[in-house]
Amino acid sequence: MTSERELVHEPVEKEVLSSQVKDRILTWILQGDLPPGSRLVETRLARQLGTSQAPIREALRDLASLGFIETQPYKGSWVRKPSRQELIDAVEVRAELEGLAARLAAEKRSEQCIRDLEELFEAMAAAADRGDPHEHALLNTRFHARIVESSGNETLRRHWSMLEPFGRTYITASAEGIDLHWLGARHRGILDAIRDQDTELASQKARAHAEEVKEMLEEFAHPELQEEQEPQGEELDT
Amino acid sequence: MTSERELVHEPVEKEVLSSQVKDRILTWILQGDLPPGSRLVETRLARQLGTSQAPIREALRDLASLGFIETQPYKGSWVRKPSRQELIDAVEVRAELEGLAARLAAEKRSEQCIRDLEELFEAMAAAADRGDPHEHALLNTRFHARIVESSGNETLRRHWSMLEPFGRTYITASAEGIDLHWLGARHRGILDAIRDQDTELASQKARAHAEEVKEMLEEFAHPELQEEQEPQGEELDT
DNA sequence: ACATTATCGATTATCGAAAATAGGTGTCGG
DNA sequence: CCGACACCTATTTTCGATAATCGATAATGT
Repeated sequence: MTSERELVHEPVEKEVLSSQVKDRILTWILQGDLPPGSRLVETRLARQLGTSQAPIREALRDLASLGFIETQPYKGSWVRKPSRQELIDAVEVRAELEGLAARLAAEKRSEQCIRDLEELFEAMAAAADRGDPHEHALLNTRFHARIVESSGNETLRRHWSMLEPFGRTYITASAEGIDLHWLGARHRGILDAIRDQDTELASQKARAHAEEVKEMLEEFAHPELQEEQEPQGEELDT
Repeated sequence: MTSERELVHEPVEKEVLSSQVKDRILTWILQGDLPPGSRLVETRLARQLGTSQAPIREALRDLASLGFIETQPYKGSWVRKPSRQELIDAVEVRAELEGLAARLAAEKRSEQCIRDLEELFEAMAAAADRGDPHEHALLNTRFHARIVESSGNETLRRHWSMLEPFGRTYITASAEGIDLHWLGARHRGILDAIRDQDTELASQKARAHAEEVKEMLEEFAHPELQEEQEPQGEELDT
């Protein structure tokens, strides 16, 4: 550790090419430049990004295993469009994982963790006060991520983070009509349970929280997610 | 629709090369031909299997995302050797997933599912009677897989099956000293709860079952899993 | 007109070789 | 003896080109 504060920028010259490509495409997907259903043609991406096909293929494989795109042999890759049912399934699984995470976190009860959660909680309240749903959603994610992290279970962390992007991409979008203060209060319960080292309560609160998200989803979910529309839509510049 | 009866056979020739390679390597790993720690050199594998490097790379990427091997840029891939802690972590997560699966299965309560489970249960009892731990372990896996399947939650199935191989590879090996009849009885409880559509009981029994496995693991686990031995060991013929 | 087969364009899957990288080995000066 | 440095080797990563496959459409036979 250096005693000096160290600036962290994205490495100007980054890592392996395929990894750069992956991040690039992922950004496009998350920003909506590549809407669900878009085809990802390897040769064209290679041309656009100035690489050969190989790194593109690797990047696509990675993204597929992360669940962002779907690939079929000899047919290609598309940005995945989770069906409504799939989103619900994912939240259902997430509920369990977050329940486990909260229980483990409560068992451990790290001071640092509680301080962080407290801080995030405050920041969320502030975001709610000034009606900033985007920031609120971001902090919300970090809140849950912090709990998962401090569970100390690496496997849990890996699986949770595989499920997380779905939430961020779709659910927060549909949750704009929600009372942010009410949502914040739910986090309070989880935080308190962890602080009190009440493992069962923590688990239960966390699960209940995720279940509520599921119910919200069943009610609000974007209607267009329900039908299975064909891959379409060109993207970006040629 | 033709009025004629049409025969359906499985596709004669197999899938893409990289997929065949993947299965091949996976078999080697699971059979112990490639013990944990073995290096996987792309060029050599390519030579051995008579392909170019490309399909090998793809296969290795797939296996990495499945958690069987580990890869570092410019350094290569090794068969992963889960630490004891990691195995415990995995079982912990699996416990939750199986709990969820049992609850969902109990909600649905498909007749077919119950018949299948009943059958598997009988087969396990038979295997226990004649003291066949290998067959017993196989059926055990299928029993749990059947529950997960009939939960109807595809996301759950995907994540569970990512965790399953760890159990098969390591836990069953260390569980040879266990009373198979006692183990079988535990499944009875889960099955009955599903049949009675007692969702909470099913969930709880399933979780408890997995927890027991965890405790077994903490007690019996192969000692050599604890230290972090360096990648070593050549494999197979040159 | 119908059903089946041949052909075409687009894209993926695979190949063989070249460039880049990590790790080791030996030399040199101190 | 020890560390810095250039060099060498094994291996990964990337490239450019070729072969295989798909979906659609045109051609063929009945």
